[in-house]
Amino acid sequence: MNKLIVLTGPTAVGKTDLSIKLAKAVNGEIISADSIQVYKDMNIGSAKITEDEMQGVRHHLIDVLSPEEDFNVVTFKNMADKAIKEIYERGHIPIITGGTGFYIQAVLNDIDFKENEDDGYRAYLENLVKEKGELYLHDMLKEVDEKSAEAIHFNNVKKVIRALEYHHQTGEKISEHNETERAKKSPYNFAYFVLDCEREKLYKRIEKRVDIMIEQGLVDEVKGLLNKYDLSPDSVSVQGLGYKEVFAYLRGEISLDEAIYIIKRDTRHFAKRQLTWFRREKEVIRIDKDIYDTDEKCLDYILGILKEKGIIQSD
RNA sequence: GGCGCCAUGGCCAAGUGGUAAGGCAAAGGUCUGCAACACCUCUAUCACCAGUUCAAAUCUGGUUGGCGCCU
Repeated sequence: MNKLIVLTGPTAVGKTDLSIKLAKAVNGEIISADSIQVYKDMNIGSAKITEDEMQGVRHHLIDVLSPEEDFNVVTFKNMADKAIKEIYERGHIPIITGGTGFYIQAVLNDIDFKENEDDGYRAYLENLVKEKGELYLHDMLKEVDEKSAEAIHFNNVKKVIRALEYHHQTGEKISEHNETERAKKSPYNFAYFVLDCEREKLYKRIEKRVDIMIEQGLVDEVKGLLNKYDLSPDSVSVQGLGYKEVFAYLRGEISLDEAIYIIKRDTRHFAKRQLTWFRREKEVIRIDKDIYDTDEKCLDYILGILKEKGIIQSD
Protein backbone atom coordinates (compact mmCIF):
# COMPACT_ATOMS: atom_id res chain seq x y z
CA MET A 1 0.00 0.00 0.00
CA ASN A 2 1.17 3.51 -0.66
CA LYS A 3 3.08 5.00 2.18
CA LEU A 4 2.52 8.43 3.56
CA ILE A 5 3.80 10.34 6.54
CA VAL A 6 2.07 13.34 8.05
CA LEU A 7 3.95 15.59 10.40
CA THR A 8 1.93 18.45 11.72
CA GLY A 9 1.03 20.46 14.80
CA PRO A 10 0.03 23.97 15.71
CA THR A 11 1.82 26.94 14.27
CA ALA A 12 5.23 27.60 15.83
CA VAL A 13 5.67 24.24 17.58
CA GLY A 14 8.74 23.57 15.51
CA LYS A 15 7.65 21.43 12.60
CA THR A 16 10.10 22.68 10.01
CA ASP A 17 13.42 21.56 11.47
CA LEU A 18 12.08 18.20 12.45
CA SER A 19 10.56 17.65 9.03
CA ILE A 20 13.98 18.07 7.41
CA LYS A 21 15.57 15.60 9.78
CA LEU A 22 12.77 13.17 9.15
CA ALA A 23 12.97 13.55 5.40
CA LYS A 24 16.67 12.85 5.48
CA ALA A 25 16.21 9.82 7.70
CA VAL A 26 13.57 8.14 5.56
CA ASN A 27 14.52 9.42 2.14
CA GLY A 28 11.41 11.50 1.91
CA GLU A 29 10.18 14.57 0.07
CA ILE A 30 8.10 17.22 1.69
CA ILE A 31 4.68 18.43 0.64
CA SER A 32 3.65 21.61 2.33
CA ALA A 33 0.04 21.73 3.50
CA ASP A 34 -0.01 25.45 4.04
CA SER A 35 -2.32 27.95 2.45
CA ILE A 36 0.14 30.83 2.57
CA GLN A 37 3.51 29.26 1.91
CA VAL A 38 2.32 28.31 -1.56
CA TYR A 39 2.64 31.95 -2.48
CA LYS A 40 5.75 33.54 -3.83
CA ASP A 41 7.12 36.59 -2.06
CA MET A 42 5.31 35.79 1.15
CA ASN A 43 8.18 34.55 3.23
CA ILE A 44 8.57 36.30 6.53
CA GLY A 45 4.93 36.36 7.52
CA SER A 46 4.38 32.73 6.61
CA ALA A 47 7.58 31.60 8.34
CA LYS A 48 8.52 29.88 5.12
CA ILE A 49 11.47 27.53 5.07
CA THR A 50 14.50 28.96 3.29
CA GLU A 51 16.49 27.32 0.55
CA ASP A 52 19.36 26.80 3.00
CA GLU A 53 17.16 25.22 5.62
CA MET A 54 15.86 22.72 3.09
CA GLN A 55 19.33 21.17 2.99
CA GLY A 56 18.65 19.65 -0.36
CA VAL A 57 15.42 17.97 0.64
CA ARG A 58 12.88 18.32 -2.11
CA HIS A 59 9.85 20.47 -1.26
CA HIS A 60 6.52 20.71 -3.03
CA LEU A 61 3.78 23.32 -2.99
CA ILE A 62 6.01 26.08 -1.78
CA ASP A 63 6.45 29.21 -3.88
CA VAL A 64 4.32 27.92 -6.68
CA LEU A 65 1.59 30.55 -6.92
CA SER A 66 1.46 34.27 -7.36
CA PRO A 67 -0.31 36.02 -4.49
CA GLU A 68 -2.90 37.10 -7.02
CA GLU A 69 -3.91 33.53 -7.68
CA ASP A 70 -6.62 31.67 -5.88
CA PHE A 71 -5.90 28.71 -3.70
CA ASN A 72 -8.25 26.32 -1.94
CA VAL A 73 -8.58 22.73 -0.80
CA VAL A 74 -9.35 21.44 -4.24
CA THR A 75 -6.38 23.02 -5.93
CA PHE A 76 -4.30 21.90 -3.00
CA LYS A 77 -5.51 18.35 -3.31
CA ASN A 78 -4.90 18.20 -7.04
CA MET A 79 -1.40 19.56 -6.69
CA ALA A 80 -0.61 17.34 -3.73
CA ASP A 81 -1.88 14.21 -5.47
CA LYS A 82 0.31 15.00 -8.43
CA ALA A 83 3.32 15.57 -6.21
CA ILE A 84 2.70 12.32 -4.36
CA LYS A 85 2.62 10.42 -7.62
CA GLU A 86 5.94 11.90 -8.68
CA ILE A 87 7.49 11.14 -5.33
CA TYR A 88 6.50 7.50 -5.61
CA GLU A 89 7.98 7.37 -9.08
CA ARG A 90 11.26 8.45 -7.58
CA GLY A 91 10.93 5.76 -4.97
CA HIS A 92 10.64 8.25 -2.15
CA ILE A 93 8.19 8.68 0.68
CA PRO A 94 5.89 11.73 0.75
CA ILE A 95 5.87 13.65 3.99
CA ILE A 96 3.04 16.11 4.43
CA THR A 97 3.96 18.96 6.72
CA GLY A 98 2.07 22.11 7.49
CA GLY A 99 -0.67 23.25 9.75
CA THR A 100 -3.80 23.17 7.64
CA GLY A 101 -5.69 20.19 8.97
CA PHE A 102 -8.39 20.46 6.39
CA TYR A 103 -5.90 20.12 3.56
CA ILE A 104 -4.23 17.15 5.19
CA GLN A 105 -7.56 15.47 5.62
CA ALA A 106 -8.43 16.04 1.98
CA VAL A 107 -5.47 14.08 0.64
CA LEU A 108 -5.24 11.56 3.44
CA ASN A 109 -8.80 10.41 2.95
CA ASP A 110 -8.81 11.14 -0.74
CA ILE A 111 -11.89 13.29 -0.42
CA ASP A 112 -13.82 13.85 -3.60
CA PHE A 113 -14.83 17.46 -4.01
CA LYS A 114 -17.00 17.07 -7.11
CA GLU A 115 -16.84 19.37 -10.05
CA ASN A 116 -17.82 22.92 -9.43
CA GLU A 117 -18.36 25.39 -12.23
CA ASP A 118 -19.09 28.89 -11.21
CA ASP A 119 -22.43 29.89 -12.64
CA GLY A 120 -22.90 32.97 -10.55
CA TYR A 121 -25.18 31.29 -8.04
CA ARG A 122 -22.75 31.96 -5.24
CA ALA A 123 -22.60 35.63 -6.02
CA TYR A 124 -26.37 35.64 -6.16
CA LEU A 125 -26.58 34.14 -2.70
CA GLU A 126 -24.01 36.51 -1.31
CA ASN A 127 -26.18 39.33 -2.47
CA LEU A 128 -29.29 37.73 -1.16
CA VAL A 129 -28.01 37.57 2.41
CA LYS A 130 -27.33 41.24 2.38
CA GLU A 131 -30.92 41.93 1.46
CA LYS A 132 -32.80 39.28 3.36
CA GLY A 133 -30.51 38.29 6.17
CA GLU A 134 -28.88 35.10 7.42
CA LEU A 135 -32.06 33.48 8.64
CA TYR A 136 -33.66 33.75 5.26
CA LEU A 137 -30.74 31.93 3.68
CA HIS A 138 -30.74 29.36 6.41
CA ASP A 139 -34.43 28.72 5.81
CA MET A 140 -33.66 28.14 2.14
CA LEU A 141 -31.20 25.50 3.17
CA LYS A 142 -33.70 23.94 5.52
CA GLU A 143 -35.99 23.32 2.60
CA VAL A 144 -33.47 21.55 0.41
CA ASP A 145 -31.24 19.90 3.00
CA GLU A 146 -32.67 19.66 6.48
CA LYS A 147 -29.66 17.88 7.91
CA SER A 148 -27.20 20.49 6.79
CA ALA A 149 -29.43 23.20 8.15
CA GLU A 150 -29.32 21.50 11.50
CA ALA A 151 -25.58 21.14 11.42
CA ILE A 152 -24.71 24.61 10.20
CA HIS A 153 -25.45 27.59 12.38
CA PHE A 154 -27.39 30.31 10.59
CA ASN A 155 -24.69 32.83 11.34
CA ASN A 156 -22.18 30.76 9.46
CA VAL A 157 -23.12 32.28 6.15
CA LYS A 158 -20.14 30.94 4.24
CA LYS A 159 -21.01 27.35 5.02
CA VAL A 160 -24.71 27.89 4.43
CA ILE A 161 -23.90 29.30 1.01
CA ARG A 162 -21.65 26.39 0.14
CA ALA A 163 -24.34 23.90 1.12
CA LEU A 164 -26.89 25.72 -1.02
CA GLU A 165 -24.47 26.01 -3.87
CA TYR A 166 -23.72 22.33 -3.71
CA HIS A 167 -27.36 21.47 -3.92
CA HIS A 168 -27.90 23.91 -6.73
CA GLN A 169 -25.10 22.45 -8.81
CA THR A 170 -25.47 18.75 -8.18
CA GLY A 171 -29.08 18.36 -7.15
CA GLU A 172 -27.82 16.40 -4.17
CA LYS A 173 -27.59 17.17 -0.51
CA ILE A 174 -24.17 18.08 0.77
CA SER A 175 -24.97 16.40 4.06
CA GLU A 176 -25.31 13.08 2.23
CA HIS A 177 -22.19 13.67 0.23
CA ASN A 178 -20.26 14.45 3.38
CA GLU A 179 -21.54 11.34 5.04
CA THR A 180 -20.32 9.04 2.30
CA GLU A 181 -16.99 10.83 2.06
CA ARG A 182 -16.53 10.63 5.77
CA ALA A 183 -17.08 6.90 5.76
CA LYS A 184 -14.18 6.40 3.36
CA LYS A 185 -11.03 4.76 4.54
CA SER A 186 -7.67 6.22 3.72
CA PRO A 187 -6.04 4.64 0.69
CA TYR A 188 -2.66 5.09 2.35
CA ASN A 189 -0.59 3.21 4.83
CA PHE A 190 0.02 6.30 6.84
CA ALA A 191 1.33 7.63 10.11
CA TYR A 192 -0.12 10.93 11.28
CA PHE A 193 2.04 12.73 13.82
CA VAL A 194 0.91 15.77 15.73
CA LEU A 195 3.50 17.77 17.59
CA ASP A 196 2.23 19.44 20.71
CA CYS A 197 3.61 21.16 23.76
CA GLU A 198 2.42 22.94 26.84
CA ARG A 199 0.01 25.70 25.87
CA GLU A 200 1.83 28.44 27.76
CA LYS A 201 5.08 27.57 26.05
CA LEU A 202 3.46 27.50 22.65
CA TYR A 203 1.96 30.93 23.18
CA LYS A 204 5.30 32.32 24.24
CA ARG A 205 6.91 30.90 21.13
CA ILE A 206 4.22 32.44 18.98
CA GLU A 207 4.70 35.85 20.51
CA LYS A 208 8.42 35.69 20.14
CA ARG A 209 8.10 34.60 16.56
CA VAL A 210 5.87 37.52 15.72
CA ASP A 211 8.39 39.93 17.22
CA ILE A 212 11.08 38.34 15.09
CA MET A 213 8.96 38.67 11.96
CA ILE A 214 8.63 42.37 12.56
CA GLU A 215 12.39 42.66 13.12
CA GLN A 216 13.03 40.75 9.93
CA GLY A 217 11.03 43.28 8.00
CA LEU A 218 7.49 42.01 7.66
CA VAL A 219 6.26 45.52 7.00
CA ASP A 220 8.63 45.91 4.07
CA GLU A 221 7.65 42.54 2.74
CA VAL A 222 4.03 43.61 2.70
CA LYS A 223 4.89 46.92 1.05
CA GLY A 224 6.72 44.95 -1.58
CA LEU A 225 3.65 42.83 -2.22
CA LEU A 226 1.53 45.90 -2.70
CA ASN A 227 3.97 47.31 -5.22
CA LYS A 228 4.45 44.16 -7.17
CA TYR A 229 0.96 42.70 -7.30
CA ASP A 230 -2.56 43.75 -7.88
CA LEU A 231 -4.15 42.18 -4.84
CA SER A 232 -7.85 42.01 -4.26
CA PRO A 233 -8.79 42.41 -0.62
CA ASP A 234 -10.53 39.05 -0.50
CA SER A 235 -7.86 36.90 -2.08
CA VAL A 236 -6.57 34.06 0.04
CA SER A 237 -3.07 35.46 0.26
CA VAL A 238 -4.23 38.73 1.72
CA GLN A 239 -6.07 36.88 4.46
CA GLY A 240 -2.85 35.42 5.79
CA LEU A 241 -2.13 36.05 9.44
CA GLY A 242 0.37 38.81 9.77
CA TYR A 243 -0.44 40.09 6.33
CA LYS A 244 -3.95 41.38 6.73
CA GLU A 245 -2.96 43.24 9.90
CA VAL A 246 0.03 44.90 8.28
CA PHE A 247 -2.16 45.86 5.32
CA ALA A 248 -4.48 47.56 7.79
CA TYR A 249 -1.53 49.32 9.35
CA LEU A 250 -0.26 50.52 5.97
CA ARG A 251 -3.71 51.83 5.16
CA GLY A 252 -3.49 53.83 8.36
CA GLU A 253 -6.38 52.04 10.04
CA ILE A 254 -4.40 50.83 13.04
CA SER A 255 -1.05 51.56 14.64
CA LEU A 256 1.87 49.19 14.30
CA ASP A 257 1.56 48.25 17.97
CA GLU A 258 -2.06 47.38 17.47
CA ALA A 259 -1.18 45.33 14.41
CA ILE A 260 1.40 43.40 16.40
CA TYR A 261 -1.02 42.82 19.25
CA ILE A 262 -3.65 41.52 16.85
CA ILE A 263 -1.22 39.28 15.00
CA LYS A 264 -0.12 37.70 18.25
CA ARG A 265 -3.63 37.26 19.52
CA ASP A 266 -5.02 35.85 16.29
CA THR A 267 -2.08 33.51 15.90
CA ARG A 268 -2.78 32.16 19.37
CA HIS A 269 -6.40 31.69 18.40
CA PHE A 270 -5.30 29.96 15.25
CA ALA A 271 -3.03 27.57 17.13
CA LYS A 272 -5.89 26.73 19.45
CA ARG A 273 -8.19 25.96 16.55
CA GLN A 274 -5.55 23.77 14.99
CA LEU A 275 -5.24 21.80 18.19
CA THR A 276 -9.00 21.36 18.34
CA TRP A 277 -8.90 20.01 14.83
CA PHE A 278 -6.09 17.54 15.43
CA ARG A 279 -7.63 16.38 18.67
CA ARG A 280 -10.68 15.05 16.94
CA GLU A 281 -8.83 13.64 13.95
CA LYS A 282 -8.71 9.90 14.48
CA GLU A 283 -5.59 7.82 14.30
CA VAL A 284 -3.27 10.67 15.15
CA ILE A 285 -0.13 10.05 17.12
CA ARG A 286 0.51 12.90 19.48
CA ILE A 287 4.10 13.76 20.24
CA ASP A 288 4.48 15.72 23.42
CA LYS A 289 7.46 17.99 23.01
CA ASP A 290 7.67 18.42 26.74
CA ILE A 291 8.63 14.77 26.91
CA TYR A 292 10.42 14.34 23.60
CA ASP A 293 12.23 17.57 24.14
CA THR A 294 14.76 17.41 21.35
CA ASP A 295 14.34 16.80 17.65
CA GLU A 296 16.50 13.70 18.05
CA LYS A 297 14.17 12.17 20.61
CA CYS A 298 11.16 13.02 18.45
CA LEU A 299 12.84 11.48 15.46
CA ASP A 300 13.69 8.26 17.29
CA TYR A 301 10.13 7.94 18.43
CA ILE A 302 8.79 8.62 14.94
CA LEU A 303 11.14 6.16 13.28
CA GLY A 304 10.11 3.50 15.75
CA ILE A 305 6.49 3.90 14.81
CA LEU A 306 7.23 4.01 11.11
CA LYS A 307 8.97 0.66 11.40
CA GLU A 308 6.07 -0.82 13.32
CA LYS A 309 3.70 0.27 10.61
CA GLY A 310 5.94 -1.03 7.89
CA ILE A 311 6.35 2.39 6.37
CA ILE A 312 10.11 2.05 6.59
CA GLN A 313 12.25 -1.04 6.76
CA SER A 314 13.35 -2.18 10.16
CA ASP A 315 17.02 -2.99 10.15
C1' G B 1 -2.03 64.74 60.07
C1' G B 2 -6.57 67.07 57.40
C1' C B 3 -10.05 67.17 53.19
C1' G B 4 -12.09 64.89 48.83
C1' C B 5 -12.76 60.86 45.33
C1' C B 6 -12.70 55.67 44.17
C1' A B 7 -12.99 50.08 45.07
C1' U B 8 -17.90 45.19 40.19
C1' G B 9 -14.84 38.23 37.09
C1' G B 10 -7.64 37.95 34.49
C1' C B 11 -8.32 43.16 32.04
C1' C B 12 -11.78 47.21 30.41
C1' A B 13 -16.68 48.40 31.83
C1' A B 14 -22.55 49.14 32.56
C1' G B 15 -25.75 49.05 36.57
C1' U B 16 -27.23 54.08 42.13
C1' G B 17 -32.98 49.72 46.31
C1' G B 18 -35.82 44.43 43.53
C1' U B 19 -32.03 40.04 42.95
C1' A B 20 -25.03 41.34 38.29
C1' A B 21 -25.33 44.42 30.45
C1' G B 22 -21.42 44.33 27.13
C1' G B 23 -16.32 43.98 25.17
C1' C B 24 -11.38 41.75 25.45
C1' A B 25 -8.39 37.76 27.24
C1' A B 26 -8.61 32.52 28.75
C1' A B 27 -11.14 27.68 27.98
C1' G B 28 -14.04 24.09 25.02
C1' G B 29 -16.18 22.98 20.24
C1' U B 30 -17.97 22.86 14.76
C1' C B 31 -15.74 22.35 10.05
C1' U B 32 -15.57 17.79 3.36
C1' G B 33 -14.24 24.19 -2.48
C1' C B 34 -12.61 30.83 0.61
C1' A B 35 -9.81 26.78 6.34
C1' A B 36 -3.85 31.55 8.55
C1' C B 37 -11.47 31.28 6.55
C1' A B 38 -16.16 31.29 8.80
C1' C B 39 -18.98 29.98 12.98
C1' C B 40 -20.79 28.18 18.01
C1' U B 41 -20.62 27.51 23.53
C1' C B 42 -18.86 29.44 28.03
C1' U B 43 -16.69 32.09 33.11
C1' A B 44 -18.59 36.89 39.18
C1' U B 45 -22.60 37.27 43.28
C1' C B 46 -20.16 43.26 43.21
C1' A B 47 -12.76 44.76 48.74
C1' C B 48 -14.07 43.38 54.00
C1' C B 49 -17.27 43.87 58.58
C1' A B 50 -21.68 45.63 60.83
C1' G B 51 -26.38 48.01 60.20
C1' U B 52 -31.21 50.04 57.73
C1' U B 53 -34.99 47.43 54.65
C1' C B 54 -39.76 42.50 52.87
C1' A B 55 -35.46 43.28 49.47
C1' A B 56 -28.60 46.31 48.87
C1' A B 57 -23.46 45.98 44.18
C1' U B 58 -26.75 50.02 44.87
C1' C B 59 -28.50 53.55 51.52
C1' U B 60 -25.65 54.31 56.63
C1' G B 61 -21.30 53.50 59.84
C1' G B 62 -16.62 51.34 60.30
C1' U B 63 -12.10 48.63 58.35
C1' U B 64 -8.59 47.93 54.47
C1' G B 65 -6.43 49.43 49.85
C1' G B 66 -5.67 53.04 45.85
C1' C B 67 -5.78 58.10 43.77
C1' G B 68 -5.85 63.51 44.19
C1' C B 69 -5.41 67.98 46.98
C1' C B 70 -3.94 70.70 51.47
C1' U B 71 -0.63 71.66 55.90
